[in-house]
Amino acid sequence: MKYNRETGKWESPFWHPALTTDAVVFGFDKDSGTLQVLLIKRGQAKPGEVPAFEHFWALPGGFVRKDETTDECVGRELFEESQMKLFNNDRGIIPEFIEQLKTYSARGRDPREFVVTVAYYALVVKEHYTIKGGDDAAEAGWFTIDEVLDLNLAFDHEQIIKDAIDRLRERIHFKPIGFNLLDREFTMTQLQNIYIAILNPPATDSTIRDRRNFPKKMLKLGYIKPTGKKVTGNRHRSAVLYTFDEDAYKKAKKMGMRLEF
Amino acid sequence: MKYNRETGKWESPFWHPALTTDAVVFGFDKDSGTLQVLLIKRGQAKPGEVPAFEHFWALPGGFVRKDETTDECVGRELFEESQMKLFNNDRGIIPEFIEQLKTYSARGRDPREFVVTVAYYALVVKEHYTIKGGDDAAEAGWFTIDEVLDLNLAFDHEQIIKDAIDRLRERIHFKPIGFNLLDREFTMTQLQNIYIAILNPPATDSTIRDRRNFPKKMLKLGYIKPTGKKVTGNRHRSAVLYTFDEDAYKKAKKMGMRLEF
DNA sequence: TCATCATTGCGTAATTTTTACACAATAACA
DNA sequence: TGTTATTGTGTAAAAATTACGCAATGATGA
Repeated sequence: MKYNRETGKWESPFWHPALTTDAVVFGFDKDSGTLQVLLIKRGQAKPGEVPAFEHFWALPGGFVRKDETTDECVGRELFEESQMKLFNNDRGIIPEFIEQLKTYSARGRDPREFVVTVAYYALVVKEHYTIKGGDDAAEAGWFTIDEVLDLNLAFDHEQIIKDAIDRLRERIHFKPIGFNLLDREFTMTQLQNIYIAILNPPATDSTIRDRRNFPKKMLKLGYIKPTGKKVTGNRHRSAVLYTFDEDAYKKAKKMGMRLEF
Repeated sequence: MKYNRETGKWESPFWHPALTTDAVVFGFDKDSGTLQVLLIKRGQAKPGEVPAFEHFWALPGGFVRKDETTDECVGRELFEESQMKLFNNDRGIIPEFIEQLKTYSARGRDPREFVVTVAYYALVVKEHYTIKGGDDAAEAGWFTIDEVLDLNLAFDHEQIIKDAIDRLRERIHFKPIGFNLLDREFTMTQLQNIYIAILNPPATDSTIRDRRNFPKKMLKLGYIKPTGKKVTGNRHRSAVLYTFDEDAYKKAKKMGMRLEF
């Protein structure tokens, strides 16, 4: 596309679609043991703009800039949007893990014009961020999967979130991504709750749901190590803290070991 | 974007990227037991066009038309391109299975301008198509994975193919897609060779590589059934023909059964 | 006609993994 | 010092995987 200084518009002999990125940011709530998604409340259309899903909850995202890759775009949007509007931290969201999910291009998914969006899914340590309670009331929030389904989201964002959960479920079998939802040091119970929340195994499953079997399966993989430390302050026996040993993981992977959970 | 009848160009106040789709079409060669990819030889740039990878081998694909979804685009490109130029059939390629892979947007991936491509991967029954030996010499061809790596493909198509193989490897654990590379009726050995070609298990693995163990694992899943027919004409014992029972698969899936291979 | 060849079908013992359990050990608190 | 809530560990039974061997078949050609 070329910029026409006279008209102030971009021109092309061919039709090009508009391109955006959106991110499904997952966090994990230790207390309730639930997987949560970060949503942002859409603002009001400015004068002259066509309104679209005003005040609806939506995934964080935005338009791809000139010559910007989608990876850069989604990173920038998460950082800027969260830094400016949502969190008290000195920095925006920088996910521990982010990966492309799928590209959505159904006609009518944006009522304003034909917009293609490249969706990502990301995992963050929720505790690292605190949502701002600023003047605009709640502009952002964490919602459990169940809550999201009742919320009537903007665009096709509900479908995107469903797809992201499906992908997460498949991915966790091959890549140890669960750790990205926890602090560097974590207890076995926390890790187990993440696997339960993501995989949602039947109540009868006892390798994942049984507290006595889960650690065996987990430790056998060989890349999570006890730190020697313990959690203190609870009114019961202290849990051992573990950590994800990236080197051990890479080595095991290189050796062609079975790392499927 | 709006069309300007005076200039004959499309205009927009914002920059929009060009969008294409590309497809990694996998076929399976029964004789050699290898997974193959369909490639198309790029033509010469027309006068006035900027040349890009002329006469290089590339994935089939092309530009997304106005208001066309990427799913529609990739289907159209496969159908048109193969129907018009490549195959002797009365129809173009209509894959038994096609799914979105990933979207690529690295700067410089297309030397002409900034082009984002949505890549798909597809599985077809190779025997259903015969490549035309027309006047333009070989315009299309099937290449094994090893051959592809020596070929120096156009754009980032080599990376796309590598990613497609990785995805295939993960996907086959959760969805019985291997059948889409074979005729409706197939022998256990053919199916086994597909699993070997896709998963490439270590030589020591004996559940997948051993002819005596593989059928047990396969049949236990419950959705492949013997047809009662046999292959004839070979100079050895006839193999039983099996078929994929879609109903049984759906039922098993609905019941929440473990269908992971 | 019958041995040959190349492959297929099937069976089973040994080994490993998963499953389904129970009970003792802690840490804070009253 | 007992109570409470949770964590750490062990182990038999059941199930699945692994590692094999051998007989059956179907065309071929001596």
